[in-house]
Amino acid sequence: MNTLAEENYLKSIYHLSLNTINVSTNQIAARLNTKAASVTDMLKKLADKELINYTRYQGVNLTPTGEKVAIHIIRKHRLWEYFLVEKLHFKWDEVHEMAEEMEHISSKELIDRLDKFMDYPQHDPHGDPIPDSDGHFKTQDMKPVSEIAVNGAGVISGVRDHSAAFLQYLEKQQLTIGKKIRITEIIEYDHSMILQVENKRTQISREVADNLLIAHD
Amino acid sequence: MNTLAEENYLKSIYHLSLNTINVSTNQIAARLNTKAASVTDMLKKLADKELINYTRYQGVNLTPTGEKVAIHIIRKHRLWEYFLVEKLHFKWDEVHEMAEEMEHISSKELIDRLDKFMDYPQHDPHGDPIPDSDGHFKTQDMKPVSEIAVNGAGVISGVRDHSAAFLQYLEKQQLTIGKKIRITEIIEYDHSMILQVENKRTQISREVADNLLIAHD
DNA sequence: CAATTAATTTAGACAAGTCTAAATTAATTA
DNA sequence: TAATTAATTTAGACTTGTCTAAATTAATTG
Repeated sequence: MNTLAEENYLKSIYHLSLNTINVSTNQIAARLNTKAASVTDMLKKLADKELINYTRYQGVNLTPTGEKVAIHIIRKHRLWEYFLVEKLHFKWDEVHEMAEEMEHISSKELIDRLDKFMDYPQHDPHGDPIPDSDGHFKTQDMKPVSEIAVNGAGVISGVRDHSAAFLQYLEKQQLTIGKKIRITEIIEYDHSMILQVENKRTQISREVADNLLIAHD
Repeated sequence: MNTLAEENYLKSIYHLSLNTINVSTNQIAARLNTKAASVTDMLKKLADKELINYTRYQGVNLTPTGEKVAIHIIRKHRLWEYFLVEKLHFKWDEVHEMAEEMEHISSKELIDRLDKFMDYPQHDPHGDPIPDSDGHFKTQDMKPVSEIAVNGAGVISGVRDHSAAFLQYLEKQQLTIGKKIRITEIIEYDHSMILQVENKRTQISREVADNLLIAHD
């Protein structure tokens, strides 16, 4: 079907497309830790296979087929992450690398059965939505905590930064998916925020607030 | 660590080594559906990495390190097969190809946790032993049904032929792992055998009897 | 709007793994 | 034991995915 390298390119293009209409060669190169020249070569290949729309110097976007493939890979990645956390009891900061390998296992039947085995989870351990067998998923309306005003409240529902370091920090502060929080105070000087998390108070920096997403109450 | 191609060579050499001391280039080529010339190239590479002992024209065998790597791949293969059958309810003839992909997932911690999750199974769905975390496993004493005399009995414990066609046939005849059988009669003409399987009688050809393994009662 | 700078592409090379065809070695047999 | 045959290896080529360095195009700015 598609090679491992092709799948990784499609996935990167998909993720980058969430922010910009046309994804640039350099953006892809940065995300994949590769060189722009290598990206150009691969873009030609993916365009030949009609998985992306590509015009020289203009950046790329996914064709409907390309998007379908990308979403299926993301479905696999998130279901395996869910499996690793819920069934094998890994922590949420430990599963990304393993899922990067597992997402390339090809059998669709396997992934559909895994989905059923876990009773069709809607979100992966980081709060990201898990596409269903047809590639459909609903995005919940989320905002970075940094955009909430004093006295605003909500439920922690996702993260922007998926790095182990950030996830470990959140875990330690008990700022995990599903927790209800309320903004108690915003320090004007550095925009750090004081939160009420259940019956505890925590102060978080602006950077943390930018990377932590909540759904409205 | 090792590439996918290297892992597949090591696994093949391991399996072929069960029958012969030194494995030949052609044997490996046949098993991997590749050409002898390609095998020679790879053998040099594996010898450089000290995973096999290789002398030109003399065939190869695994070094202790190579064997350890091979057994670990086999552990992964068999644990994933067990998972697919016991947890995802695939049939025993459906899991081989999927496990061929899954056995290359690298994390040892993952596989140790999977092992624990399934409560340390001793055998995969085809009766093959699953090595433990240290690579140890016990081989039970098994014989092809064709070597048993009239009135001999035992428990079906393994297969020599792992093809889907053979496994499907056995399933249909209810000749599955764990079933107790007794030889009722041997037809001299073609060496086919009549078996008592629980409260049914079944006749199997010599070829089937050769590929079906039982443990002594 | 011409000149500079930044982004992208092209050209040519390389490593891994494979192949075919030819050469070499080992094994078999007359 | 010499000749034939079978197995294996070598030589040279190809594909995939990558790289560096040079060339080209687009964007920015004086």
